[in-house]
Amino acid sequence: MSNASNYSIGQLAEEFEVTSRALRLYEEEGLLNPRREGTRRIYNERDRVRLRLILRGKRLGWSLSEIRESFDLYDSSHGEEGQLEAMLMKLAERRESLHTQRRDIDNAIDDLETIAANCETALEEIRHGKRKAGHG
Amino acid sequence: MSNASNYSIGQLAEEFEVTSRALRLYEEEGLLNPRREGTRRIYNERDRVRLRLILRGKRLGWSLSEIRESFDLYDSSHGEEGQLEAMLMKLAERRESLHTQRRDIDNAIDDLETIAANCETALEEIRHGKRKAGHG
DNA sequence: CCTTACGTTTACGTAAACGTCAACTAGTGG
DNA sequence: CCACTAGTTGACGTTTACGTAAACGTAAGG
Repeated sequence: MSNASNYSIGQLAEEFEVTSRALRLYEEEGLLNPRREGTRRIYNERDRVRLRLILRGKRLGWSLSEIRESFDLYDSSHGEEGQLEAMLMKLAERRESLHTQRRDIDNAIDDLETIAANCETALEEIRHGKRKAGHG
Repeated sequence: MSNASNYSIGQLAEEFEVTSRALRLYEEEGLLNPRREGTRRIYNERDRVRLRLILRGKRLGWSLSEIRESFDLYDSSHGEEGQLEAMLMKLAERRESLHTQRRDIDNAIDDLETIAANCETALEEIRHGKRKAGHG
């Protein structure tokens, strides 16, 4: 009787192409918190969203504890003054590193495209030109 | 007598804020190839460029072997037809994943900024407004 | 009742990317 | 000659993020 927004560990694992082992680990690490029905884990929409965020974090090279930190940031955006200020600092750090990463990516893409261009030129020469740029 | 473009392992390590252990590891993994003077490693400009690329790769979450693969792509951009075609495939894959990563980053930045905005609104209320949104 | 499928916890294994000695070498200054 | 500094090669330790196997529970179907 899988309600529209209820998922077993197996279903969720299949949908996101991860193993159930991974889902249990994420739970141990405090990244997921499915409710239980007896002993079984039941995931809902909120858990799915979180999982999506976890996987995005992983694609960005974050560690599980960094991902948890980002959740903490999100969850506790209503603290007291001191905490809010500390949070703004952390948010700024993250933003900086994300922007660095973005520059890195743009550069990497540029590099790749340069290589690809060379590559295609070489192919053209082989296929059509058929003459070498020889070594002389 | 450190020529302008000659660096000891210690110098390079300090400049890039990595340990010499890391540099030796990168060498073992085929990512760096400093020449030797006796038993000592001497790094030149090319090695520096490579190191820069290695660190960029790391910031993007690549493994050392993925980084090496990317070097291989760069180095062998003048092969024969079959190889060139295979290379173009790999390049396309990388590009795809880089673009995915870029979308992820943009989304993450958006999320962060939303949180930061909430955070600042909350701070405003605490500092100026000074009235609670109470519970009831 | 037996099997099958899916789930649970516990615990050990593993690959990657270094950290951290230990023991040794080689050049340099006093 | 001695001490110091910087480098070298092992080799074992550590953390992270799971993989994998064992032993067991439970609901469904034949």
